[in-house]
Amino acid sequence: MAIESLLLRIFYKLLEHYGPRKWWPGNTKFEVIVGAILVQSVAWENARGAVNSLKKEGLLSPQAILSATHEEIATKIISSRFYNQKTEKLKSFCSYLMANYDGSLNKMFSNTLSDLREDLLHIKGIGRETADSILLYAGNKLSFVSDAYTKRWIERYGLFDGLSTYDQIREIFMNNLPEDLYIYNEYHALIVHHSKSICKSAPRCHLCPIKRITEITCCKFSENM
DNA sequence: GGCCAGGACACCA
DNA sequence: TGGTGTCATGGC
Repeated sequence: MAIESLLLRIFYKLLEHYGPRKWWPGNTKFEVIVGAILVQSVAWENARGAVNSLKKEGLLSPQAILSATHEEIATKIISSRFYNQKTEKLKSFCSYLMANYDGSLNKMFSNTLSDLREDLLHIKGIGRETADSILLYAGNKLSFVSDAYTKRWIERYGLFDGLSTYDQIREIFMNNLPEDLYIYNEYHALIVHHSKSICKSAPRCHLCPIKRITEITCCKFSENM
């Protein structure tokens, strides 16, 4: 089966089973970006509390974050863990935004995908996953988010041999998926959700709704489909 | 008390 | 280049 149709069939199978994941929660682009930084290495529930705390204190703007002291920010985002590091990450991004785009996210996102991604990766505290999450979920740009879940996921199902780095995995998705924001948006969310829900209970077992497509062995789940 | 959750980075071999 | 330690909360 061609990679394009395989990836697409898996996507629709996951979507049919789990439904839309509705990522990424946030009322504004800036809120989405703050969430992307605060969610690093924690569950979304932890990050959401921190985002709401910043919002409640009127600190959910680049100007407010830069004006506030380290302690003022850190104490609001304790629930997101690693609050000292994340405070510096928030300030780093806001400094970049103010210095290069006068604080305007619309100006920032008018940049090309490749240029902006390169810039974001130079900001301290913004790695590949966070940069791609910002580009996709806040900027509505076609940048596929490939993370540790995605890597384990394709290894578990033996979908593609020889892919090991973040960018290799990202490119295989980007080169073989339709240029569709909805698909990019939901695919990553569905992979994460699928990995956490089904495979978590049986990490070595191919329990999944995609067995009939990939013809992989051992799938109690698919027996009930 | 232990484990895990939508990472990034510095350091070292 | 890859492995490891650091960061250091909250819910179950």
